[in-house]
Amino acid sequence: MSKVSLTKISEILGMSKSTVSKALNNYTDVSSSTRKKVQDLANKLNYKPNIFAQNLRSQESKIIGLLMPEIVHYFFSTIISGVTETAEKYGYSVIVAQTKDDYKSEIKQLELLLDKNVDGILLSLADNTIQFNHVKGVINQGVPFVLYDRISKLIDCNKVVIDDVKAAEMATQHLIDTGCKKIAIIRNQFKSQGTIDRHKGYKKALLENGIVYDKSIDFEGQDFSFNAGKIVGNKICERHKDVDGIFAVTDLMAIGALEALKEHNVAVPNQVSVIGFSNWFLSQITTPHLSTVDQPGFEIGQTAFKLLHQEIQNNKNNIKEPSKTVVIPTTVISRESTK
Amino acid sequence: MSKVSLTKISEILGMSKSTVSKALNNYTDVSSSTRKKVQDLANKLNYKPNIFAQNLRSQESKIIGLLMPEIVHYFFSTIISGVTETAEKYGYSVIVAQTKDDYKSEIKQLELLLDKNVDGILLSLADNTIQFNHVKGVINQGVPFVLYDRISKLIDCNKVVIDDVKAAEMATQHLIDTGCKKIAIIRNQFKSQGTIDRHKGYKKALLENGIVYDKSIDFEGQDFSFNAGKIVGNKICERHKDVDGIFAVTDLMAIGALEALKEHNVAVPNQVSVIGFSNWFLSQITTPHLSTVDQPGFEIGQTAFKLLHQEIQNNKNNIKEPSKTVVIPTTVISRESTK
DNA sequence: GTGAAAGCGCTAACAT
DNA sequence: ATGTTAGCGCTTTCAC
Repeated sequence: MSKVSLTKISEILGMSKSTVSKALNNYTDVSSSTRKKVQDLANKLNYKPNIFAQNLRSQESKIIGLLMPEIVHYFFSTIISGVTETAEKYGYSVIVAQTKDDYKSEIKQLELLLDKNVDGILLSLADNTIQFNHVKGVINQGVPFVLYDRISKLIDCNKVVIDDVKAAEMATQHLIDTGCKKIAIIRNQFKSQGTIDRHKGYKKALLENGIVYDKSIDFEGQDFSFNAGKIVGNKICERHKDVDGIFAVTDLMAIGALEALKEHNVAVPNQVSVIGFSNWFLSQITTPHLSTVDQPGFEIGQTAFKLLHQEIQNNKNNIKEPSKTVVIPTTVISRESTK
Repeated sequence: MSKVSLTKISEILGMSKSTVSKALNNYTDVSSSTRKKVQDLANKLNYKPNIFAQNLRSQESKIIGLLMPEIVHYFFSTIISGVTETAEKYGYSVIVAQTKDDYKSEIKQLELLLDKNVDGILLSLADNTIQFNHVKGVINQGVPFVLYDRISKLIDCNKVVIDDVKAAEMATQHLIDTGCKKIAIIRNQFKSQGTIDRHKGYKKALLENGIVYDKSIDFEGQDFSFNAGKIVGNKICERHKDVDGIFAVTDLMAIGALEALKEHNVAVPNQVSVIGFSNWFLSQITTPHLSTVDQPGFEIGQTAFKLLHQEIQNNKNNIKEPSKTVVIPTTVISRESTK
């Protein structure tokens, strides 16, 4: 790799390592002539400081760890993009790893990141993580740590989230505003906080508009999938012809429902309006284009990194700030599947 | 972070650092009693070796760099997944970065990775990279380096690719096998090797089946997008009613075409068959489900890492092997958009 | 079987 | 303005 060391340059120039180091790092106490000599030679020899030595000295790597349930996922890949782009601006690189939504793997991946001495960690919790000692352990070690998207109230640290209740409320309100009277919800089981909150927002919007919540059109799918949405869509077409609006807690389920409606020749949005959640890429290319709630992954990633960076700085300066939770605003994107 | 150092343990135990180090690293020349004493204490104090010191000593980071045109992209996120999962098995972590398909950015990102002293680099070239001194520079420095997917013949290094010609040929052949006689191609401009090769494969299949290549149904879109596909789809519906098969060089274009056909009430696959390329997630959820060519990102990532790892090992042992190119096989996935 | 010492390459406190 | 020195924490050769 980089064969030219500080020592080598100092030997060639017949000065001490420290002078060379200072010249290179723009210290004020070197004469401009020596500085020039050093820098010229360094350029000529294509000198690159050995980062391993720098790391050892400074005890920091300028690398952070980004851990997520699933890399191959539109939302999370957007997070990666937001984090890496922002990190770069601050001079940091990003190690990416996934937990595959598994608690055991989450523990292991966290351990691996610590082993690399990353300067901080960004985590979105695995689905089946219900115990948090592994996370608390990391935090207690003093490692800068931020939770994003899939968080837990039981962990005291900085967090970045969206307001799922409000976002779902706005989505439902959009349905109501565009004339829907009988609005079904498609969701999965009440396991994740996201689902719970989106359900809450749905009910809240109904309540505020004087629409009675009807348990018979509150549909629970097996999972978040296209198929789960389609199955529910079929049910609605067959047994709930009075439904004129559908709020699905994920785009994928919404698109599944769309498919079922299509197969039953139900016109969207004229007979039934559909709104999804997340604004995945694919929601732009369905027929009709899906109205949805934008869940801004890039911005979440960006903010998460900034919070982490702040924490890293505070750590260095021995400042202890109370944890905060940043809520990234969401917006309803009205496309063709709603009026 | 980890406050317990080797020195500390050695002091507590009243032995030398070297003995402690040897005990911890299972050297044969320490008595089993000391080894036990050391390891017990290390466990108790939760000793973690300082990786910065280890890196400095070994001059390796056990981190590789993964550079790609675009992170938010189904295919490339699959690559990330394949690389990180495989790297983990070999004890490596992965720094991920994107070039945004820009040559200048590619140079910069490469530079940043080198600055981090990664043990090796995986790169998929930016679209507008037509000059390769930056890449050659990296290779000449002796940094283990593998190109994947978007490669160039002008660079001498290990590579992982798919056979675009053959894959496109198979896709076209699938159309022919299922009864299509008049097959259009939708592609973008001849800029990337991928497009050029897929076009070649298309023509090859026609030739082999005695079908005359018809320039008037060889459509060039502005880009790879849904819209480009849709525009061409419209043209086909309006001016080329004899077309009964469409091969699009990306799924997105194929889906755009599908949309156009739908709007013109053309039955798929009964009147016109459509096949895409890449097997993106979304191809499973279009109506009808899109037939396509599977481009196995996970496996490409996996293989790319393995090649890189081999190169890293060879480097350590001063072995010089000639460059090789691994071709990952593709398969046609027949779904509903073809007969 | 154990320990002393050197060194990886850098930075910074402290002379001069 | 420049140099001396120590030290970050680890591994490894070499001596005992």
